Amino acid sequence: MNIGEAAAASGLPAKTIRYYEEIGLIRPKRDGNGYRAFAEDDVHRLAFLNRSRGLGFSIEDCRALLGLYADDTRASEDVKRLAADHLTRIDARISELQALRATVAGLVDACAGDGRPDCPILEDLATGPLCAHQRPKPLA
Amino acid sequence: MNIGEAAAASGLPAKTIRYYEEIGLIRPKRDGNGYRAFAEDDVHRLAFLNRSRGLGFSIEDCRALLGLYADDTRASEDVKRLAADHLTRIDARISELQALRATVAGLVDACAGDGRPDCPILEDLATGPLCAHQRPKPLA
DNA sequence: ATGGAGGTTCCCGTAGCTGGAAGGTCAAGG
DNA sequence: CCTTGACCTTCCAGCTACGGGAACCTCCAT
Repeated sequence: MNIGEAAAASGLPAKTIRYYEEIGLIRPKRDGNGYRAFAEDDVHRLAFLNRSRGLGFSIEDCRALLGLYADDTRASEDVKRLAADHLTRIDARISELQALRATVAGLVDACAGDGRPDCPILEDLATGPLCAHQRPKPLA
Repeated sequence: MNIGEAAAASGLPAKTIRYYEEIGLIRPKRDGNGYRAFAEDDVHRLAFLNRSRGLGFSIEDCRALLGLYADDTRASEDVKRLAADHLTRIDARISELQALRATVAGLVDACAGDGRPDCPILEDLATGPLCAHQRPKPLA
């Protein structure tokens, strides 16, 4: 199976598959012509990666998850801890965004949004309180 | 005023200030020795940037906001639209994360988290449904 | 004179890919 | 047999918004 078929079967773009090989998440063999030859097991790992990335796990989390998956002497405790930590980070991020949302929504509500230049949003940005340098992470 | 004082006055790290100059958000003059010389207005713009970034606006949003701020013939409508779009993106992100959270929480709850290898989390990752390649953005 | 606390530029690294260039390979059609 | 087009390959650049650190310069106080 070459990369195009593996992409179709796993749901991942070919570019992503090459990247995953580069960082050592999969090790497909090669045909004589240099083409990658994906075995069923490779495709299975790719689908596993597609799903774990889809749940928001980081690449390093995924690496650990693949390791646990391959180890049949694993303790489910280890898997659960990894997922629970992930959940904690998601919750932290949601809280951060909700706080942001409240502030921005307040400003939007306060602005008339008409043709005149007076704007409480700009006034707040220009004169509001300075907090320590601490950014919300980018949205995308 | 040199960069250290400007940093203290605006709440931004010196590194960030240099970066903002590089991408054209500020244009401080230079002293004879090559040191940046920040005027009150520069510091004001920096504080403005600190606050707008703190509300999660992107750099390009901040550039636009600074432009609107400097233009006293602006319509508050334009400012409001920018902020409202930002709010929309925040809400979209929150929804995305809440959906993620629900799924991950379900898996965490289902896992015994003991010393045995059986784990519904791994089972789901290994055999769950494949969705189109569409990632949640990284958390950080 | 000297030491240290500032300042300067420049380049690399971050996460996780995506896009594109330059080129090799394969199967089908003329 | 040759060509066309769809594949495949590698490599390099770029994305966000900076932070770390090197190598070097400048100022001020002792």
